[in-house]
Amino acid sequence: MARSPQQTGFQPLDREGLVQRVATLLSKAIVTGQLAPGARLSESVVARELGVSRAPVREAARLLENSGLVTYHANRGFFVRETSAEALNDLYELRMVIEIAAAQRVLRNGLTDTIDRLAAQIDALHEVAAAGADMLTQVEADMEFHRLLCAGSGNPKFLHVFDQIAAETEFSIMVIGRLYDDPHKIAETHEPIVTALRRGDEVATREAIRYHIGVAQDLVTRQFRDIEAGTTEG
Amino acid sequence: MARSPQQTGFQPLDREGLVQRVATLLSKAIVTGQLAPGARLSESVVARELGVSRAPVREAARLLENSGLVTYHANRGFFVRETSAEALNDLYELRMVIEIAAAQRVLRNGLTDTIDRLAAQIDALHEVAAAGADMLTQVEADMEFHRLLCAGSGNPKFLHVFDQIAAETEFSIMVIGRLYDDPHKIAETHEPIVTALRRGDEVATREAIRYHIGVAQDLVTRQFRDIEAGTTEG
DNA sequence: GTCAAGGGAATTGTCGACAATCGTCAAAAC
DNA sequence: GTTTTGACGATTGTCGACAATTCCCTTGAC
Repeated sequence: MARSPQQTGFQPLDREGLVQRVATLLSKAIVTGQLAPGARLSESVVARELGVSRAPVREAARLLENSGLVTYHANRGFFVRETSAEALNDLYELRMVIEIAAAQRVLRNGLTDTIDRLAAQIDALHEVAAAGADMLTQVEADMEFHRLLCAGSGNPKFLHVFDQIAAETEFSIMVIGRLYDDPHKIAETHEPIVTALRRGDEVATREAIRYHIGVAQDLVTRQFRDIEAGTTEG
Repeated sequence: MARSPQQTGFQPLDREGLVQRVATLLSKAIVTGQLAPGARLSESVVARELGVSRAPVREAARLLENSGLVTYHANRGFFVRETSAEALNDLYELRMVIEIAAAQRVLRNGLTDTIDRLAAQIDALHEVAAAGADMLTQVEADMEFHRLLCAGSGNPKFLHVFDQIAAETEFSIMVIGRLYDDPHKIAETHEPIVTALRRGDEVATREAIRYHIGVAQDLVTRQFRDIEAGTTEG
């Protein structure tokens, strides 16, 4: 890498706006369950607690609305979205569609570096598992794999769709509490996808993704149905 | 239809917020080319012209950002998005993926009323063509067909994705100026899709959609490439 | 006891103003 | 002549306040 004449070695310091910070904060709070589904997200309360004005909070909430984490009712404000087993099922169906399309594109355009990056991310998943990281970290590493697939597809629109549903997906996994007992299992279940991609086998890749996401879909919706049943009778 | 006890016959008057009105206004302005691609979308200017405060304008702009009509640069404001032939190609690729998935879902869940609605929309397309409506009206009727497909898929997420890219798609068609010389052609090109759906033939449906969108993709990207070439040398 | 109407508290919708930031351009230094 | 620096104008970022709306609870009628 060529360095510019006056190289200081400084990292660009955190210049992301207030809105972005509030958005990620709220996002984390919702995903981790700190904010219960259906709870009101009062602009004034959040603003007061964070020591900022209502304007950035409002904007952040609008951002979260697009991520599907929050719903907005006119003149009534923002509420943490309540999900249902059916909604989660739909979500995973969309994921399948997008990720299969992304993988197909990777193959057809011979984007081998994308496959390399995916393989590297599986290693990262193993490392996270070995380090005994907490649930959120594991889930985020998992999501990163799928994000890399969409990002590496060469079609930015695919990534855009993925990013929009990423938060909700993360949320769904966190709600369940866990996917597999053995954290290394998470890493292993990704391997068939990369293997199929390496072979350049479109059909096998499609089926690998369909299976991988399908398993998660089953686990999530089933466990969520149990939770639904539990809360209704309680 | 059952009517409630006190039926007045009144239509609910326009209670959609200021934000929504500003958003649709700006959206139309961009789609119709009234606002040139790359143009700055100054909050203060828009606010002053519309006689409102900057707050609703800002919120509306954020909404348009998600529709892909506008890009936002931190501390620099909003700009009308400049599209490229490649971006349009990616857009239509995403449309294919989503709409094929939607149609597949319609067939697998036996949603026959969706198919009926699609057939009805083709009639509507013929009517619009016969009435010699203007370009925008035709395009909107065309879009409505595809929207119905996604809406009738039973998976709200598909519709959500479609709505997000709908504005950009409309924009792409308006940029070209026209798709077919004969407006009835637009209606006719949709018929194979409904026919295949009626037959319950998954493969034929997929191919019909792929062909239909593919033709539009070709036309749009090719014509846009011409425009690009024209503007660069001009 | 049920239901409709009314009042009040809380929340959102919108606004105008000030502070922070960015782009530009001219002036100065080399 | 080129580059850096500084200041200016314009625009966005954030704020606090007021108006409009909604929700809840009370009150009253039947």
